[in-house]
This record gives sequence, C-alpha cells and structure tokens, in this order.
Amino acid sequence: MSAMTTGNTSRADANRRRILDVALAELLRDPDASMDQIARAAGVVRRTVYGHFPSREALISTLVDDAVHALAAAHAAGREGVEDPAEAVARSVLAVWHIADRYRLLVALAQRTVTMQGIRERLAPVRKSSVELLQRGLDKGVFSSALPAPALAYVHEQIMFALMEAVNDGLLPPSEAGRSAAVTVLTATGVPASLAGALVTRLDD
Amino acid sequence: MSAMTTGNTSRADANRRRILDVALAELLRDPDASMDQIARAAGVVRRTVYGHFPSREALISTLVDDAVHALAAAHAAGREGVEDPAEAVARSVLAVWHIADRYRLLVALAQRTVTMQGIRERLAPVRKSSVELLQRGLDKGVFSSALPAPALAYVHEQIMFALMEAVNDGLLPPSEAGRSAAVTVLTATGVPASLAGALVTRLDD
DNA sequence: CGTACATTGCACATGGTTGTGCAACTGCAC
DNA sequence: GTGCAGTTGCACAACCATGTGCAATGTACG
Repeated sequence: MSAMTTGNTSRADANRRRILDVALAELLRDPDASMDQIARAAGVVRRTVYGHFPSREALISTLVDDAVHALAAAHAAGREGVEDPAEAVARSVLAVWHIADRYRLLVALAQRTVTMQGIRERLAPVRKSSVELLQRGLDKGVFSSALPAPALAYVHEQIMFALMEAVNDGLLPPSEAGRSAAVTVLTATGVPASLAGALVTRLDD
Repeated sequence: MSAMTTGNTSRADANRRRILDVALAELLRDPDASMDQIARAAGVVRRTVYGHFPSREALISTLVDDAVHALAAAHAAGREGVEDPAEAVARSVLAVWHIADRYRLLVALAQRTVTMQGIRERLAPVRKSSVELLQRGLDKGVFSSALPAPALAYVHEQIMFALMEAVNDGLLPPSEAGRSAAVTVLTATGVPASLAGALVTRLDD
C-alpha cells in the first residue's frame, strides 16, 4: 500500500491544514461547494482531498468540531470562577467572541444557505424600513444601544428567528410567543424591561 | 396543445395550492427535498408539479415571495400612523408574528440546513451551560426577561450570529464588535443598558 | 542514490436529480 | 356523448457530485 492513508509528513500536514483553511473560506462563499471547488481552491487535486478526508461529510465534520471545541473552551474559560451571572455572561461572550473571530466565517456559513440567501435578500426592503424606524428611535433617545441602527436591525431579525425556533422546539408556548417577542425585541433596543412589558400589554390584550 | 400550461381550472388551482402548502411543510422537514418527494407528499406525480412550476427554483421562489409579501404587509401595517418608535416596533413585531405563525415553518427552514443542523447539534452542550447560567441570573433577579431560560439561550445564540453577520457585512467595526456583543446580550437579558455598558467596559479595557 | 510516502491524473462505476416528450387516461362541462 | 384541460405514467437525455482504483510522478530524508 502506497496511497495516502492519513499520513503525517510535513508536506501532508501542511496540505491538510491548508485544505481545512480553504474549505472554511470556500464553504462560506458557497455552502454547497463541491469537493472539486475546495480542492482547486487549495491548490490541490480532488483526489488528494480524499486522501485526507474519507468523505465530504468527514471534512465538514472536522471543520465544525474544531470550531465547536474552541468555542466551548472559550465559553467555559470565560465563566469559570465568576459568581455574578451578569459578569459571567459578559466574560464568556467576550471570550467566545475573541476566538469566534476565526470561526465567524463558519458560523455565518449557516446563514448563507441557498434558500436562506434568497429569504434574506428578499427581506431587504423590510429590513431597510426597520433600520429607518430604529434610527428614529435612537435619535429620539427612546432606544439606546451600543449598536448602529443597521446592526440593530440584524439583531431584531435574528431575535424573531430565535423565538420562532423556540416555539418550533416547544420551548415557548405559541400563545405567549408574540408578546414575548415584542418585549424581547424592545428590551434589546434598550427600552427598560418594565416599560416594554407595560407597552406590549397595553397593545395586545 | 393539451398539456398543462398554467391553466386555471378549479382542480388545477386546488392542486397548485396544495402543492405550495405541502412544499412548505416538506421543505421544512428536509430543505433538500426533491421534486419527487414534494409531489408524492402532495398526492401528485412529479410531472404534474412541473406543469405548475417550470422549475424547482420557481417553486421555492413563489413560496418565499408569498411569505415575504405577507410579512412586509404586516410589518408596514403595524407601524403605519404610529409616531412613537417604541410603539411602532411593538406593533410591527406583533403584527408580523401573527402572520408569521403560518410562515414560521418557512423561516425555520433556513436554520435547518444540513450544515446548520450539524453545528447546532454540536453546540448543544454549550447551550446547555448557557441555560444554566441564565437560569441562575433569572433566579437571582440579576436578569429579567419575559422568556424562560431555554428560549433566552436561543436569543443569546442568535444575537451572536446576528452580530457576526453584521461584521461580515461591514456594518460593525470588528474592534468594537466584541464589546457591543456583550452589551447587547446583557441588555437583551434585561440588565439595564447603563449597567451593562459599565460592566463590559470594566472587563474589557 | 534509493526508499517511502504524498500527490497527481486519469478512468470508472454509481446514484441521484432535473427537465422534457409523448401517449393514454380521467373528470367535468356543455 | 363529445371535447378539453388537467393529470398520469412512463421513458429518456443530460448533468453533476461522490467515492474508488491504479499507474505514474514528485519530493523529502537517511
């Protein structure tokens, strides 16, 4: 047997690493990138990739595992020995974010599905209108956030998605979800929780 | 010519509608569902689907367009004639949520990509630890939210994703992003914006 | 140099999906 | 019943990606 069997030459290791790196970038651009695209982008032939990873799934698996391990480690490190929950959350977010910088692409990959791409594209006008509204609130001082309006619009959008998922997964009763969504979005924009609650209760009875 | 050419019989219209409805559900279960799967689920033959939609892409396009139109309408209706930004946001969220109930599946579809599936699965332990931390904060009264801890964890996760996207899209300077993320997550959990800001500034200097 | 391993460049089988063509069938309406 | 639109059931071509086999080539290292 001479064919590559998970070898460990200097060259082999370098290639393996490069393949992983390039795959990360390539899969971001196109989540459905083929093995051939990835191989070529890594300056290597398709057959070679199969020398390092037995299947496409194995490649992606490795990628995801690496990211998750680093992320879990950062998350744990951030909150270790901190008793104040607020501080623990803050620390872990900062820690995760630091390493996430490298994997930001991978995580974003998830949002760039072909179908997702289409959805977010067509949602652009709605988002634009949201930005406008959020900007007005920030200018008036009704909202207060560390984020510029466009970024805040992303947060708004994703909070909605998060709560839809929560309902789908049975973590949240559908009857309450609407109110909760409204309150949570408002809270995220910096409106005091008590005010947000009162406002939504008044609107939705 | 006798073959179906975007006809408009009662039966044809009913079929078209059923295909769309079923496709929505089927694509949720499996975003990569084939035309055959969709057709069979709709109690129809693959060839018939092509009678209504010239291509797979056209089908999905129609689906997404419908959802977005309904959503945009709800969004606009919610904020029309309301001058208070907070109230406008609350109203539009409630309005969107109401109709989104039907399209919740479609939006969730985006999160259920093959790759996304893998990521979120492996992120489970991290999320679990998050839930625990959030629960502690809620119990202590440090946090205050309309949401139960598990749902709040989803929000936490998605806010991170949102800001990563924001950075990727150039809406947020990478240098500020970490701090902003921490503050925003804390704010969403109900920690007063000023406190959150101070805490994070203290931790990250 | 020569050995050992990685890489290359084909070729090939396989499987799945898309989109189309056409003849036969079904049901509703006039 | 006659007719027409929709539907069905095949059959088919084309494409594309995956995974594997094998001989030839390249390259590091003792």
